Amino acid sequence: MPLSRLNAEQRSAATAPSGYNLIIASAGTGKTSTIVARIAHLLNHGTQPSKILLLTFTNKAAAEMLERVGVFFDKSITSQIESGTFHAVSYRLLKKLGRNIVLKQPKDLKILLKSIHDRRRFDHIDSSVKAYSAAYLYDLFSLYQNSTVTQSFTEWLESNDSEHGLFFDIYEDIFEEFQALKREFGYVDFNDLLILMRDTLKTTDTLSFDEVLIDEYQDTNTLQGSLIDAFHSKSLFCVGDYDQSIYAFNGANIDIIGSFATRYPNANVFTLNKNYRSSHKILSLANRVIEKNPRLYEKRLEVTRDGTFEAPKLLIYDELFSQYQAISTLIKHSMHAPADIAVIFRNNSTADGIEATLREQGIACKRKGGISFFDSAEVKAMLDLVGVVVNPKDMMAFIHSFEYARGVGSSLSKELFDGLFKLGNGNIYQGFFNPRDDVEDIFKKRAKNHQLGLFDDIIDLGSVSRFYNFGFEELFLSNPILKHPKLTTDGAKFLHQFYKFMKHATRIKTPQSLINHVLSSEVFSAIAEVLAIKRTIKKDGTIDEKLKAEARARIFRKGHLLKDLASGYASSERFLNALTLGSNEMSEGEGVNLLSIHASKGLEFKEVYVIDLMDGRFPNRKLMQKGGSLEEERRLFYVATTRAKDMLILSYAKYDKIKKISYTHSPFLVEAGMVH
DNA sequence: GGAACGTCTCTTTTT
DNA sequence: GAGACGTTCC
Repeated sequence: MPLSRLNAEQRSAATAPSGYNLIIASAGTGKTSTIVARIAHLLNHGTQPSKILLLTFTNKAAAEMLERVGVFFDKSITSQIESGTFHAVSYRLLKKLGRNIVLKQPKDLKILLKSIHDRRRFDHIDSSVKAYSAAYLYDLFSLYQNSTVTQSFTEWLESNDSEHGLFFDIYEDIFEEFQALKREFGYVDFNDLLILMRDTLKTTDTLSFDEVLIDEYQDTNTLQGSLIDAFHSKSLFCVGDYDQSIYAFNGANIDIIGSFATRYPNANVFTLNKNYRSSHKILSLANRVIEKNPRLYEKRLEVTRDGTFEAPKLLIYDELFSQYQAISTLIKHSMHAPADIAVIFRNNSTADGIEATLREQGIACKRKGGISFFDSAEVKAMLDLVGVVVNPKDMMAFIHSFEYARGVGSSLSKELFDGLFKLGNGNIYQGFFNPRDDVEDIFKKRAKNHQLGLFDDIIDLGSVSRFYNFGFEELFLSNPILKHPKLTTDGAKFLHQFYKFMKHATRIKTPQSLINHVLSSEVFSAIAEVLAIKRTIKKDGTIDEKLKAEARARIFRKGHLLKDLASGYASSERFLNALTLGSNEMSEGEGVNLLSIHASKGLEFKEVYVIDLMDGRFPNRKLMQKGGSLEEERRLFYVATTRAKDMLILSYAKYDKIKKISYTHSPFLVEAGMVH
């Protein structure tokens, strides 16, 4: 049983009575083992597996924990445990309650917000500050949603940034329209998922858990905290370490862990002090730095590992790339297996440089969430085509698909969507195949409203006779959408291909056969053609047909890969949403791990390189001006260094020849005693 | 005049 | 690789 392997501290935490339990688990003190043992303890003492809820920071972490529980219990038991990220769990539970959800990536919703933002005018307001861009506003709103559950957006803005007071009415109006539009299209973003879950819990009592376990509790934000409370569980098992709280930018509130003992009645606080991960010298380096931060709970870390290990090293280089090259060479000659080695950095931009030099020297590496399979244009295009079928009012998926139509830009594709949307009473499929005939004003738009910065006008209709003699289907030719005056022949041809794709797609049940249908469709063939040309066109405009054919073949190969990935899913909707919830957790291939500090959370490696330790880049001074704190950056340094088990190598470069910037060492190196 | 399309700069961290 | 900006096209 997992309990027998625990030390006394861990065991008393894992066997704590039902109630509000907080476990302070410093880096490397075996918190995963403790959670695994806790679940085993609950199961042994009669808790129904379906009454256990395990919330983790990544779905992978949850899966690994359950796998470890699965060593001692049958899979039929562990599979009943509800587990995953806040978002994945919320999605699954909402689905169980019959909610229809179209989960969208923030990037997509930013574009949607931008289209609303673009129609607002700010220039009539006399202000010394410039209004926020749509993308920034989206992030700001997201931070607001994660940071408070009591204030309105304007109230929150007022307490954070009153300089923009003149724009608050417009911002508020933009989001009013944004939320209405999301409702109309059925879109839900990551935050909506949690808010929807929380509000649903208020009206239903069919979902209840005997114990909720929360990993990485220090990174819980106010919204997530309110969701935890909405479960009304009589027992909580929260595991975290305030020194590893690194998600303030996402509203993570260190007070949530700090005030645990006073917020919950009869709370118990356990502390795990024995470190099993790092060598003595690595640990004392990390501790020297983190001790500069205020202590929320007393901690006394004990080293348990015996043996002789190398002391942490600091390597200094003259130039950024010579640093990357030297580190790559060190890795090449390392005695450790590539999978046991990690290169960790503050900013993702570092990854490009180090990846290039590693490749140069023939060393395989993997990047979490990097430019992966799902980021490629062809995969996105396939998923967008699937998206329109799954949700025939998905404007974003429609617009993205039409990016590849010649003669159709962002504004025309939006108007085509609007037209079909109206013709089909809110359903593109109906708009294509069963359009209303009483619509005189399908292209008429919103009335003018200069007060809120809205401006729009009405356009005249074009003639359909433009499109005779192209072999279009009769029914298609009779569709009023072809009266759009801006529609060109190329545009109409693409629209026709899209129409034919849609015609046979809606009856297809499994995502696998739907992707098959995409691959054999004319639309996707046209999209693949555009992409293949774009990838093989030379500077003088000529195209090598052979190279183009190869590019096309690569695109379709990815299509078959996607088809295989979809095979495990019963519905296309679930497949799409699962990708949004967890696609960036899949990392391809084997090799040395390249990780941002945030992505390295919870992981450990024998040999760790923390690179680009220059003042300005780490701590990131730019961010600190925008509300980041030195304490948070210090916690990041602590997280990075405590990933190391046997070897820790720190490095920095004095000069960046591309950006022409000179650097000095990070102040954390001084605090660590590596620079005097 | 407006939209489509091409070129240039900048890049925090995540579900 | 995406967004801002400028150029070309209708």
